Amino acid sequence: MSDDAADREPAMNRDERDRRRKLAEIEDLGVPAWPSRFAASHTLEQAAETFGDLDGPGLDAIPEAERTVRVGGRVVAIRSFGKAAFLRLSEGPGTLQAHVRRDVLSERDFAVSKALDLGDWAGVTGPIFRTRTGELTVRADSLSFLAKALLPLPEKWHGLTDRDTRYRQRYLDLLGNPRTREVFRSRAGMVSAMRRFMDGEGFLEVETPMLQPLATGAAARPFQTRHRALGIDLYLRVAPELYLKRLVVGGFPRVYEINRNFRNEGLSTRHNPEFTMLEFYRAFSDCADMMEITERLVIAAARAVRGGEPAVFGDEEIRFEKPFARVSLLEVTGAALKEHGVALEDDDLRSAAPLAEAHRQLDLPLPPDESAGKLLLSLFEALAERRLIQPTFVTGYPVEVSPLSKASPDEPGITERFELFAGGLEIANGFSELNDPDEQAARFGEQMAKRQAGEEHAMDWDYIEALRHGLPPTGGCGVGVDRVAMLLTNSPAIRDVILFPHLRPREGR
RNA sequence: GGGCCGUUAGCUCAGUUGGCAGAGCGCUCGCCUUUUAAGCGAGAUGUCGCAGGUUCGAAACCUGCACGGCCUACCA
Repeated sequence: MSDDAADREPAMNRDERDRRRKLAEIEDLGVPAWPSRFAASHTLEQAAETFGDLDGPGLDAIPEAERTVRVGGRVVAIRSFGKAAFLRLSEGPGTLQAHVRRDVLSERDFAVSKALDLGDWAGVTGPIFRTRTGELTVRADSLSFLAKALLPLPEKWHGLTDRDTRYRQRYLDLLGNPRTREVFRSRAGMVSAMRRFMDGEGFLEVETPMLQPLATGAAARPFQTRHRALGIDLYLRVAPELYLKRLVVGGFPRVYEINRNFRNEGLSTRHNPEFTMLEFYRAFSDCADMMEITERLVIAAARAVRGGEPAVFGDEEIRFEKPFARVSLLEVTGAALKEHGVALEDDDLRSAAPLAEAHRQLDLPLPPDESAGKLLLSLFEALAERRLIQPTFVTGYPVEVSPLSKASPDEPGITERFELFAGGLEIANGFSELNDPDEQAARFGEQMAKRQAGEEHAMDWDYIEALRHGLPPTGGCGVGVDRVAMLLTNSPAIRDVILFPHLRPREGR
């Protein structure tokens, strides 16, 4: 892509020329084309609420001065009768109709109304009344031009359907599709409910570095950048985990962070390179405590969006109700294997050779690291994960796939860790935090020894030093906020719950 | 990476057997002072994704490419 192509202004089409001509008409009338402010008395929603209970005679009985409003919005429909017109104004969740009349408006204001295009911003002042058909309407005694839309709105019946445009020009999607607005209002309500929940549980909201000298806390490929003044490479964080636990060492026993993580990996319906994670840590807690609080958190989030109703997700109905199902990785994977005609005893599910053989039988690619734990997890992800529709805690994760989790005192090779699934999506991951600095250093060492090309694993000595100062018994959990939002808004793709998802850059623009 | 589908007016989309490039919305002009996808009349839409090829003739058929979508694969 050349700079020329990137910098070139898009060619002006006929629509824009027409609209610029009407803008000039408005300026010729002496009306400011781009005024700074508009002192509205009500939002459109407030105006509709305030007067919505009154019928026509009821409104007429009120003196005009007491039902006069000053409201602004985007003009989304114009029905003109020559010497009068109806303008539908839209702003945020509100919408209201205005009636402009030649015998009511000043000559100049009426001329401005004739020069309006769909998409322009305008304000009107006048009394509220009901039309013959009963619609709540403002009689425009004066009209204020607020801003010009030089480009047309998307088509009004079908709305904007092209996926690419919906993601790249999200404002058009929001403008034309009420459903899109609803998804993002729901998401905001959900995040807000999550914060209220954490605050109510006595957690302190904190912010930890996005730019980290080592990309720690998860085994994902990081984005790399450069700090010029310090002369060092930095990574966008793949997880906040190790910083949050440093805060527990520092005497904040309950901390949480809702923020972005960045992973330099493929895009899919379930993956965006930057995604939002809620992570929380609580001292004197273990894996079981984390399952209990995660369950309540997710139910609170679901209630905020769905009320008491089950979440509809594709063909499924997901019930976020206590108690969530609990299964072990071993049993759920074993059962899934059996259904695929591969019967393995529990001992086989703990041994690399039979698990690798199962991959061959089912024609599944082997993971690069062929430890028993990794192979078991690979089978789980291939066969079992997608079938976990109702909220289900999976427990019993092997040590070799859980480098930050405390090992179980009872079951050798198993950690005190869970993942929560719903709608076939992984939505949370929590565990008893490994707080023995020597064991943590040993685990990091094993990870480094097994790292694959392109992966970044490094010994975080600074974190080990923090552990050496004493991390109390602590439970932690990370919740995939985007994925929970997908489930609660019936969105099949993560792009549908991220306002500006990452896409391949458009050529020649 | 693989498979399938798509790309035609600003938007949403038709386009039959290869024979003048179409509809609705939006736009322009005219009429219309209570409409609700307002209505009536008239009008203009365009690099049919790009490049080749076949053909008297290609939006359509063939080849290649680009871009996008879905599925799949990869991915803690």
